[in-house]
Amino acid sequence: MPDRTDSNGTGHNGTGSAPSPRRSDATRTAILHAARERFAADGYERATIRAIARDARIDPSMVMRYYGSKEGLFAAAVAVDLKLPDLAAVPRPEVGEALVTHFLDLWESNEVLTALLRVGVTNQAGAERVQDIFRDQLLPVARAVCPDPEQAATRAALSASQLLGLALARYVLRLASAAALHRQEIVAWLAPTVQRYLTAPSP
Amino acid sequence: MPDRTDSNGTGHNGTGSAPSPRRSDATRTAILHAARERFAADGYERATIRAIARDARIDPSMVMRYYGSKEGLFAAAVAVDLKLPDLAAVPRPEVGEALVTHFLDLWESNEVLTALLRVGVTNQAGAERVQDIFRDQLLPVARAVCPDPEQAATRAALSASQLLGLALARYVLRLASAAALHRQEIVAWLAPTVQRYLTAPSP
DNA sequence: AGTGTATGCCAACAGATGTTGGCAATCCGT
DNA sequence: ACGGATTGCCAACATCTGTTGGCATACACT
Repeated sequence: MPDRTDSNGTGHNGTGSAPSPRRSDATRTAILHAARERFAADGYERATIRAIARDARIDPSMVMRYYGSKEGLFAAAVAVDLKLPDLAAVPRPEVGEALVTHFLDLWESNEVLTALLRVGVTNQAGAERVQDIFRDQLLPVARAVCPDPEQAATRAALSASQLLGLALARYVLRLASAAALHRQEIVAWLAPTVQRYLTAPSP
Repeated sequence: MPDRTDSNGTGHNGTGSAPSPRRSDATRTAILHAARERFAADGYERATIRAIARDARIDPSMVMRYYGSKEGLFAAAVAVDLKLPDLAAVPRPEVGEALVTHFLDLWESNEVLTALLRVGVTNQAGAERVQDIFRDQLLPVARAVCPDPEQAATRAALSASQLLGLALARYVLRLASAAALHRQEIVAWLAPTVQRYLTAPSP
């Protein structure tokens, strides 16, 4: 593998502090932005490098130079931090609501999650990325709030199923009845569910 | 549009009773079977007609002759009847459990739903098919069991989000923690959720 | 037996896709 | 002002895609 995002080049930069801004950074972020939009709208296969490059107003070959391959571009485009709140610091009876509102904010502020879900469903690498995020970001939060840490995986999976399911119906499949829900409605219905999945005793 | 599944041909058959089995019916069903498998495993774009034909041990051009186009094949492959039970005939406090168990049976007996979800996420026609099924099959059931029929759409959407979400996590994304759940566990956790979405008073 | 039709395969097309290599223009440190 | 590296575009490639038309075989019916 021949060193894909190769070379910062500019010799010295001995201080190691600033990551030495490249002149092409504007192009790089334009590509990432366009890639997220296209992956979110079309999924992996139909989001072509040519279309992404057209959106970013550059040549397709630039995408290859800066991200090595389509897979590399995807990996860079969906490197996502859920920024989950520390539920241990939230009053126990409010963790459900906290999680639901946080997820709604995430989905609506950022099309990265739409891209990730659309791709994760039909692409192996995408699915693995979703699995990573679940394991590294949601699971620890569940562990911190579950009565029995041994059940954290189960309870995190249940919570994820409800949160992902809502996002799927509302933002991806766009079922009319799911898209029509008001935000407060969603919170009012889903918060108790997630609350129960995370903190109620096993049924 | 030149009459795709064209001609039964064999002149008479005046009785109108038996749908006149064609000699190619074996091929047709072999194609459908392979198509469901491929769509379920790969999604719309990566499930190529050539691969489907190879699985069915026939020539790709046969697929075109019998189903007109790739879209036509997909439409035929995911014509699905959820066979939802009549919830009005189920004791009111058990409708949640009845729905959850029914959906688990559906997902595990038939890869059609996996195919439908995989395709629905990245393909417009697929998403519309999911919307149709929601509207024509799940919504009426909700209408029959909701306290206020006017909220049927909301409650059906919430139920769908939970049921689809579980299927997504377990059968499509294959999150380890979701795939590891035992059937009784799923029922025990999800049935009260769906029960509440369908029958509880608005929060 | 003979004829029309259904079935199946082969070969080919046009278009799109990821990816590569080379060449001009521009920047930056000396 | 010079030289090397960076940035960008163009043209091309090999491959794969859905789709089409033609041709041989096997069938069904008279």
